[in-house]
Amino acid sequence: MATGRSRGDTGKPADPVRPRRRTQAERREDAERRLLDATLSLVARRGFSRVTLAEIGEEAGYSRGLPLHRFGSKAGLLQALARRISERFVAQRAAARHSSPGLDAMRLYVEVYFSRNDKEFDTTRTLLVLMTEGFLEDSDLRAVMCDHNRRARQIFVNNIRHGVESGEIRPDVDPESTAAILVGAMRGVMLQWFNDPDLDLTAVKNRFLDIMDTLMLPLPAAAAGRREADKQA
Amino acid sequence: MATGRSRGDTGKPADPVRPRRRTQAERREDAERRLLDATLSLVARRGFSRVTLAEIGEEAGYSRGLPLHRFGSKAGLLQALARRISERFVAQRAAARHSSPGLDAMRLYVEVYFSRNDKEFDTTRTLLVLMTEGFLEDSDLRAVMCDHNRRARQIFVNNIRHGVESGEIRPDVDPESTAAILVGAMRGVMLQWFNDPDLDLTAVKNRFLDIMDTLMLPLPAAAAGRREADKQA
Amino acid sequence: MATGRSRGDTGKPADPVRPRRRTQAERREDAERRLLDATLSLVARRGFSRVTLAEIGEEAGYSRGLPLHRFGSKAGLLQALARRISERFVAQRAAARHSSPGLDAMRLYVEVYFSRNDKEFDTTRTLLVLMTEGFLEDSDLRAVMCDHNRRARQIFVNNIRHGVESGEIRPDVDPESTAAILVGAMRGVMLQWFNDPDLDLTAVKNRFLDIMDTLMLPLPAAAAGRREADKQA
Amino acid sequence: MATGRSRGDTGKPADPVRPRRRTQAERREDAERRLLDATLSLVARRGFSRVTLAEIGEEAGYSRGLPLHRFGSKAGLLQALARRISERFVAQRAAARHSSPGLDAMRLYVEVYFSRNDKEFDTTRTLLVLMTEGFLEDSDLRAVMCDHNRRARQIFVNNIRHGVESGEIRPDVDPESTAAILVGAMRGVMLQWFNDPDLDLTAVKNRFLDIMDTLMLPLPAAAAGRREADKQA
DNA sequence: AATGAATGAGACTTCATTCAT
DNA sequence: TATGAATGAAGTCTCATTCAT
Repeated sequence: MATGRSRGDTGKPADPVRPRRRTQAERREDAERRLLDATLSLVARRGFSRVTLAEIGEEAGYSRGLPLHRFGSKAGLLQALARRISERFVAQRAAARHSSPGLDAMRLYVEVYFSRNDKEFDTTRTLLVLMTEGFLEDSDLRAVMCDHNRRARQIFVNNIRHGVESGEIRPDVDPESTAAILVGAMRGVMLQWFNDPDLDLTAVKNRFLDIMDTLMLPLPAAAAGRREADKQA
Repeated sequence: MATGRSRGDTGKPADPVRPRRRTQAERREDAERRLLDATLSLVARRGFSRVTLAEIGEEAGYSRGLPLHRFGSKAGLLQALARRISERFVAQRAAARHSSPGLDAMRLYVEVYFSRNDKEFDTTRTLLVLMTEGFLEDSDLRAVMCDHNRRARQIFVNNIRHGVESGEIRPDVDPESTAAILVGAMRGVMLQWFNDPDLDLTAVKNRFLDIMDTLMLPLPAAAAGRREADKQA
Repeated sequence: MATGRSRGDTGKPADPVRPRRRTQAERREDAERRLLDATLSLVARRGFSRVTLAEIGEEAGYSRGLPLHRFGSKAGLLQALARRISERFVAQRAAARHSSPGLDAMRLYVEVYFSRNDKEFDTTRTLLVLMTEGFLEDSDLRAVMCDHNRRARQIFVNNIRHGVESGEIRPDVDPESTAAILVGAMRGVMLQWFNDPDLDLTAVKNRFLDIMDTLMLPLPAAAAGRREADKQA
Repeated sequence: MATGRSRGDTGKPADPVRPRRRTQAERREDAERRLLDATLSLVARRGFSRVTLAEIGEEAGYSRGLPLHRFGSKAGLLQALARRISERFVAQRAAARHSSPGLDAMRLYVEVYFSRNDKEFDTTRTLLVLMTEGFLEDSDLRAVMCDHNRRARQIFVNNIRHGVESGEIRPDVDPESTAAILVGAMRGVMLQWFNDPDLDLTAVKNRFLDIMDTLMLPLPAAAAGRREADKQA
């Protein structure tokens, strides 16, 4: 991307002090990013069908017509938004990779998930909107959402597998279905809380962490024996 | 609500021989019911904003104008739908009251929830649509959904309490937050499955039942002691 | 349609003097007719793509939205217009049936065609617009125009055949191709005149009538005799 | 317009060895020509209002913005197209001047007109589009079309006059009005055929040639005999 | 009560045009 | 010169809503 030098060759020396003029590509990316930010924020608050493209353009600081010009259609914009959220999710997970995998990583994930401030919940609100749109007839969002869900579950799957191997997690914990239930539970709790802020989210969070421990930590030998014995009876 | 008798009191004596003509009120209720059925079915498939009042009227076998005539506005229709679903839910729970309360009742509830056929999932799809609408700005659905959610959680709360009292369930299971998580998990799983039918719903159901047992069944004495001892350490 | 009597039964006696209220069907037809009249007039002056549905509605004395409500789409309106012109054409021909068939009927037809006043040329202008639209890619007008053209040619075909049978017209006049050329010539002349009102339309009309005679009237006896003799040879 | 030589005079000496670089002016003309070619082809298929400047640019192998940059406005492009067609028409007529004037020249003209292949009819299609646009309110095409029509008629006028003078054509054939009718007939036939390819164009062409003979060849009985005699020869 | 004709606000969308690179 | 980013006006179309029957 070192276009700076070749630009200098045009005979019109670039002013080294003032930031050089932005290229077309930069303008374009910039606009795209700001439009998607505006869309995320508006969709989180008002849903998809009640947001107009004109609003999005203005909220982003551009003209009323740009969102359409840029994304082709309202559906196209929605899909771009879905993809962006999913990609950002992946990037965040990659950045958080440093934490030790296993139960602790999941604890941290859940802790962070439920402890964001209201503004940060925008992504979750929007994801719920997108997923609800996704299962409707002829939605071109389904594929993107499907993919995103798999990635979200994969985090739990990987950590459970890792924990099982290290002996930190009981071997009878099925990674796939447990992941689906945990991911579902987090979202399902938010769906309730968004409708009813009186729900004690902190209590739920703590209980959620408890439950994960109860489900996954190995039972003391005696108890484990009892359980197996019970099943045989 | 045996209104049949009181209807006779209106002073318009019914002909005891010929089946008496249906009264206006009956026709009215009939129309209302069929309109709401049609709405449920259409909203489940297409979402709320993409369904038109005209379609609903026609799907119900009436004119294009009736839904509006009957419910005053599109929002009114939506709210009536939400209320109807919630009421039907209550009625179904009342009818299922005979089963023994406690863990078994919850097991049955979960079993039934995940084992419906595609047509019966329409209610769940619609509920997800309604709840997503519900948390949006200025939605007059929030109150109804809030109420419905409390009822749904109450089923688990009641059964957990009952089980704790009878000794069937461990006393350290907090009813409120556990209910929120279980209810949320059920819906969150469906939200994934509606977007991705490849998700193995049967496996998830079985794991869900397992998890409820693991969470709620009392630990053998020794193990319980260990746990308490751990906490004190 | 004798709804007058039953209407009287409602207890609200119909005023026998004032014209009774118009029925829904009447209102509908009325609106349709006035909308199509307005469309014809506007399309003749401004072409199809430069006319807006809003204008048409207002020109017809209705709301801006009615044309769409009534005809479904702009293309639908255009097609309805095409069909209406074609039907009116047929009706006019049926009404003119009384004139004696043969060369005279064609002379009259041409005479009338070129002698209308400016307002009456609206139909011709519009037909030229419709036919030009008709041959464009994916036009749903082609079928209607095709049909209309056949009907227009048929008038000449029928009259030529009749004249040939009665001996008024030379037998070597091929009805089909001659009709296509005459019909085409009339329109092609108008297309020039609409672009250039300096063209002497009266001179063209007279020459057109001359030409028809020259083409169709039997040759003087001597020549005719020779021609027949040649054929027999 | 042999500008090639004068180009060398601009003071920018062309390298005689390497093929000299194309000048700006050449590139400019080249672009203009290709843009007009693309416009002709697209307008013939889709009409004027349904073609976008962006499409034209891309069809011509340039950017979406060039047509506007080059022609200032869509109307400007359309007028340039009209003028180009008209000029090319004149050039073609000049090139065909060698044929003997009179009836034969007209026969050849008609023969060629109706015998082109589908691609070559693009010009006729476009001319019909342009003429229909031309007679609409405030069209700046009218003048160009008017001029073009006069040139087209002039071909027939000149040939008729020449034939009358040489005795080949009857002296009672009025050149102006006959030309208008013949030119109109050719186009009017095409307008039918474009809408209805089932029309037997070959039959029409032959009949058209017949008709020209019947209209123009001298009639006297002796002459009629001559005609037959000619055919036998 | 029920139908359906008519309205009109508002949305998406298209596209010529302007402007920056 | 040529490209393409951005604008904004204008149009079609949808649909809830009002109103007449």
